[in-house]
Amino acid sequence: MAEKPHRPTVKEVAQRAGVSPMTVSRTLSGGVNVKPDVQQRVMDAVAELGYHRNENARSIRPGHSSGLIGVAITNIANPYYSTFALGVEEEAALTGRRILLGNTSEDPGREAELVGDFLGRRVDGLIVVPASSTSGHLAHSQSQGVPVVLASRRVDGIEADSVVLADDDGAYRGTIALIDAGHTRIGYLGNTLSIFTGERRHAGFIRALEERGIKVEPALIAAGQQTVDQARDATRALLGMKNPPTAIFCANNRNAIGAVKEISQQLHVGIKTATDFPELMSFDDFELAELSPVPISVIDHDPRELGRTAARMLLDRLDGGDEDAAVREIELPVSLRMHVR
Amino acid sequence: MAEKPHRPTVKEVAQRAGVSPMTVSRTLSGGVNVKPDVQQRVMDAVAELGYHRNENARSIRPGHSSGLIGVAITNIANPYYSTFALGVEEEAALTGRRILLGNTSEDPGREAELVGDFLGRRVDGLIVVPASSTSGHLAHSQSQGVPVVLASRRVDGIEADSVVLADDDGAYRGTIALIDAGHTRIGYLGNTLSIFTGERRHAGFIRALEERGIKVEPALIAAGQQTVDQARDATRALLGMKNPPTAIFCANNRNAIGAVKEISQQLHVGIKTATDFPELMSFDDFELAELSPVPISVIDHDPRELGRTAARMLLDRLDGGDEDAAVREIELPVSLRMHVR
DNA sequence: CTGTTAGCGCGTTCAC
DNA sequence: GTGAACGCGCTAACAG
Repeated sequence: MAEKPHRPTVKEVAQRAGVSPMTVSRTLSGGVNVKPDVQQRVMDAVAELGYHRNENARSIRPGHSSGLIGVAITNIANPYYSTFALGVEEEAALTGRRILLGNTSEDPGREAELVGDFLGRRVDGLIVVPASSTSGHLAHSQSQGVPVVLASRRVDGIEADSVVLADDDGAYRGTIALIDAGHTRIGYLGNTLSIFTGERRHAGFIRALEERGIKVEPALIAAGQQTVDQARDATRALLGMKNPPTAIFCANNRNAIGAVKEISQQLHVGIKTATDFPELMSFDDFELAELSPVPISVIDHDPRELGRTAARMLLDRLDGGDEDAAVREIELPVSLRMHVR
Repeated sequence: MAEKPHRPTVKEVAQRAGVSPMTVSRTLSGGVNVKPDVQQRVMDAVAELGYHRNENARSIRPGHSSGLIGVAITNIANPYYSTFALGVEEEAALTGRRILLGNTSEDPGREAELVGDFLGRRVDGLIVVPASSTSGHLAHSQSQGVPVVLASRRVDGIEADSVVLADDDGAYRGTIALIDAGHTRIGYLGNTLSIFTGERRHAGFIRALEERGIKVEPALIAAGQQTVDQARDATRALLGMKNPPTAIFCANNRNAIGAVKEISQQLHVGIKTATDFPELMSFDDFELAELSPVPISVIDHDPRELGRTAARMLLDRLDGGDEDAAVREIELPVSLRMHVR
């Protein structure tokens, strides 16, 4: 039992084992050129003292890195991103690296702050779900040799590895499916077009309509909802139109859940039946989607895989040797699942 | 633009500003005893070079700490814990600290590994949702002066601050509510009793039954499901009994969601109607609970607040000065919400 | 096989 | 107001 709480150092271990600090260091790094019995004594001292090498001290030495990966996410509480984070963590752990997690709350200023802090902590690399359209802080990171991988969203003005979803393609196919099912008045719920995915999914949606000769009616388009409650409000507005849509395309899970909730609620208190409400298409699967009172289809994809891929891209650059390899831009496919049960 | 990517040091900034490293250091620490114009030159050099103080180097100096908090969670992908993590992150960020996040996957070995790694990185403190019943690694952390806060679950054999839910009380009240509603055959779905919350919620459930003189029927008790799929299987078994329960108490969101899914599915394919199925009581609220085909009540609580509280307890010990204060054990109240709509 | 020297980036201490 | 020296914990490089 340690008298006064404190973290032992190599010196103390060395003293206790009756050797020099160097021998301790060597033993801990595999034990080359250290006699077995000496190694044993060292290991005993390590165990008795509960010694852990000070990684911060190690990391300041030339050549050594911190083994830290900075991860900046817009909202960890969103199940989609928390699963993404899990994927990153798992993959990073495989190389013994740890993740430094920061929540940006979609705030570009906070993101820049976080990145600055991460750089100060000498992270090996950065994985960012960008909240901003500016990229100064990211380019800055790169200029110091700290690679950046963008996930889910890209940012203009920066050449960085990125892994995003097939937003346009998914939205297009989902919309076409609705049209093929006979819908011509299709509502749209999504987040603001200034966000990368918002813009792309909206584009895919529009492309499908135009390709099939369906006039785009601005009143049917609601873009800008970030939360479930905002999505409910927007849904209520759509449902309240004189000539409401017969289907609604939801560009993300927040908006789909808002739509499901609102429809469910109106169904509960009102006189209408389920068939009076629009059917739904959701970009993003979500738990209990199958409970929707109206038919719902999802454009599905795997956030964990997104995280794993982002981490692997970063690790490739760190460990793969080819740090100067060309920028890679990966687009993960999505799959359309009609009428989820 | 830096020629060869690299992280500038105080020396380079000093050289560029035409001063000594000390002056740079002083300027960055508030600028006492540095002439304003010199400070300006230093700040300019900092900006031009994109200099960030090396926190790892700073942290090895006596008196200084890493500003890192190690957070070990059993499953980040679980929305409950990811929201918890958000609470921790927010509170930590208020003191300029960052979180080092690790996923234990309910694996005690992994947890011990993570804690060891965190100690090596000289975290200021640890926030742990323990996966283990052993506590050697946690006691070890404390013995080195690194405080530990347990969240959601406690562990025997260790004196550490902890914040948990009123598991027993919540389960008791929820069960009483079911009994008051006329139920006498009440099923139980939960995770294994070897987990802290599993044990406590089960105890509250049993206590309510016994207090009301209802015989505990082992066949109605299913404890051990960790995933939604396992919960579905257990639900199916309960529903398939010759004399099935008229209500089911679900000890956590995974089990409640499994129950909802299974009932929903059977309702969809079968000939029975909703009233043929048991009503539900869920310890944990969850998104879209109100879509349950059978009446559902929830024992609600706030994971974000749990995270905030855990972080505050830790920060109090770190910054509050009273590091030797008595151990605090907080139990957060839960609220019963009947028939969620 | 083992120990000594030196230095990573930074900031306290002490001179000037 | 400013700078030089020293040492934090650790480990390559160089003795021995």
